[in-house]
Amino acid sequence: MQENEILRQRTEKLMRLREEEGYDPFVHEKWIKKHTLDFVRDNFGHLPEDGKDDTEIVTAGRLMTLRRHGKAAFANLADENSSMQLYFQVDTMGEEEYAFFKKWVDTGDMLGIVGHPFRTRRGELSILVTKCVLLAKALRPLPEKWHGLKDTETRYRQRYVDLISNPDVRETFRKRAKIISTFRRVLEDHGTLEVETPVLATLAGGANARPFVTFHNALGINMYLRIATELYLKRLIVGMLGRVYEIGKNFRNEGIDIMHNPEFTSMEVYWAYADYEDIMDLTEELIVASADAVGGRDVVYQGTPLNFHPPFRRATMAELVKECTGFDIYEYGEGDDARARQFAGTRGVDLEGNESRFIVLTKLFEDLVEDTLVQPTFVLGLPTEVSPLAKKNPEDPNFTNRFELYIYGSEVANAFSELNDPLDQRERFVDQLKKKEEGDDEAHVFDEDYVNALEYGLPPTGGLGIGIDRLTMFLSDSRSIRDVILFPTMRPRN
RNA sequence: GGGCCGUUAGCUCAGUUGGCAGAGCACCGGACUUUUAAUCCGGGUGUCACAGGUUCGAUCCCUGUACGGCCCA
Repeated sequence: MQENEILRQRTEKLMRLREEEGYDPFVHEKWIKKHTLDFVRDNFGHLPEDGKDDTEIVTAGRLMTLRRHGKAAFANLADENSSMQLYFQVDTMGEEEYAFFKKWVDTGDMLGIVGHPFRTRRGELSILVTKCVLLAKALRPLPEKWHGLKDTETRYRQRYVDLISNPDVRETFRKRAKIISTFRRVLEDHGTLEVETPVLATLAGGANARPFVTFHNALGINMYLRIATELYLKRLIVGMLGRVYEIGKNFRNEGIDIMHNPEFTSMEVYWAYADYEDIMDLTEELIVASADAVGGRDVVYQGTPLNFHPPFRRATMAELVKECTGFDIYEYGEGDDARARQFAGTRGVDLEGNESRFIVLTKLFEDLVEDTLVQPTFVLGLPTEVSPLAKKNPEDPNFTNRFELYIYGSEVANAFSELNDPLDQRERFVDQLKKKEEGDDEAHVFDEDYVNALEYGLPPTGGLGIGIDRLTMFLSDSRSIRDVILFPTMRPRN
């Protein structure tokens, strides 16, 4: 590796520090940080200009900037949540302590600081340093203090530098954590049990997606990373756990773009004895509570106001497609598939030529309606043909009691009254097999053991999956899914 | 998978109609006891992403590759 000049200088400086002073910054194991910078700000914000308090502050953080003035120096210390000016002065610190600071401390270093709160003549709340302990030395320089680190590739590959340099990024990930903890709180308030199901499994079901394949050496078999938690969670409802949820990673072997990362986090929840309407209320509750937790129900996403005040709009896919395109699925009966495809052709929708009218409806929705659903909208009544795990609507078995929630044109949640008829489920799986044979490599796998579970009796159950990453995007005004995933998937260098 | 754009110092970015590689910040040496994008004096620290080609000469033009970004499928 090509060493740059600054790294070389700093490494030499560390060596000299060890030799000349007998001081190794890396021997420290702990520092009793009694006060955060926020604590100082909250408790001594009242100090008048040039005013000082005798309270001894013991804090720590990273030295972000340094302005040396000979026998004094100003600096900025940053900790997890805040940053504050430090004032180093030879009179306060003593010759020896000040000389050490002056000679050995650089920006980027981790410091333990002892001092007193005071406000400068220019009015900035600061810490007058009495003691400065070098807790860890930085050998690499910080990114530029004014512009920060902007290069997206470096930001994603070296997220630690991004987090140091761009405090907003730390805030985004705090929001993400708050959303997840809000989910846990709401679900547990509703008596829902958190469970863990296999990530590594012999079948990847519960969604229409291609899985990652891996190999288990001892068993000598191919295994798959899960694409959804659905089928395991419903087995647990059969097993009488009543209400269960899981928050965890799913893996889908697909491309990477602004809305997709191969590894993403979902929350799936299943409630025995509930239907999809109950689940719609729960979805609204989860999302509104999350919005409340991170900044409120009036959200601005990429300049567009988003309204998270309930109730969210509820409309069927058939209604929305009719409204947007003029295609009325109810005017197309058995045997009208070709006529439906013809209609889609007039709207510029690309088709293979063998689609049913329900697939046509779905494609029209995806191509022409989705993008228009900017405000949170529940899209109800997806066709049975594209819903192999959802219960049919008894009044119109071509459609299911299912909904998806769209925000800013993206699917954020997917839910339904769970199909619990084992005979129907078997038929749906057979239908998916047929699709697979016809070349659909995202068709759902046949999971015999899942049917076996249903044969023991799954109570009427409502289930939901929410994409945590996407929800976090919308609630943190993040443009790309990679901005809400700490270490997004990247192609390795070299 | 297709199209477009990008890759120059640690960071943010200029630049060369093809002729010794630039700025600010950071960094190094010096001055400075209330600064805050501190200031002043001195110093450029670089495989111009990589590999070929064209050319007297390529960071620049051409081809390919890698990585990234955006748009489309």
